[in-house]
Amino acid sequence: MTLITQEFCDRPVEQVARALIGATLCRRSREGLTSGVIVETEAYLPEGDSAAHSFIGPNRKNASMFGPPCRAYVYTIHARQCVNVVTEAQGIGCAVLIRALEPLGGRALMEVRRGTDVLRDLCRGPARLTEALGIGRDLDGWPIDRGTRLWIDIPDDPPAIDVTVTPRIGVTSAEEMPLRFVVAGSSYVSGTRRQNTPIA
DNA sequence: CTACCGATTGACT
DNA sequence: GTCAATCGGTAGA
Repeated sequence: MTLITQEFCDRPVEQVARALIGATLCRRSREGLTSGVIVETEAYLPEGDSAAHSFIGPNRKNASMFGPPCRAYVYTIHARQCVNVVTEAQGIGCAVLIRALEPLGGRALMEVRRGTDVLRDLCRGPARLTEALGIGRDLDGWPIDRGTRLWIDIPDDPPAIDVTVTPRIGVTSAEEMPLRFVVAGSSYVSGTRRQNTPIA
């Protein structure tokens, strides 16, 4: 495993979203180390994507989306947190939303944070995984290529993974573009059977 | 200051 | 499958 790099993130956002499948998201806090394998992502485009938080232009909330690539963009929704990886060059304004993990390390701590011992429910959903890993707004803008607090490891020899591409979940304000990437058949991804079926 | 709403979740039929 | 709770951020008066 090798730390993610700025070069990795400074590519078209759909490409990065696909490439992040199979990578490991890691979080070290005072309470301990927690981690999981990324099994579901969504791309939010820089232009013409009315569902992207960057669509209305830079403001205080989405500022890190317009910052350098390879940093975290953490936002609040429905009193919960979601985490993204900022992609492409600084000033562009696009990111990859991490939507689900297969739990890896620190399972006991994740169970306490989530209030359940059901493995499948620990990290299945964008706000669930941030709760399980203890990711808050304090990590908004954090560089994820340094291996401290919050980072991503990329496998050196990525195994071939069968990835299904579908429309994004919960997006109402944009066309249903195929921008969601899930590990085919994984039980750790969010969404219904139908939502995880490739578009015909 | 109040009003509104969402890249969601969990409880329920 | 349906539906409402949730609350911080933002817009507007």
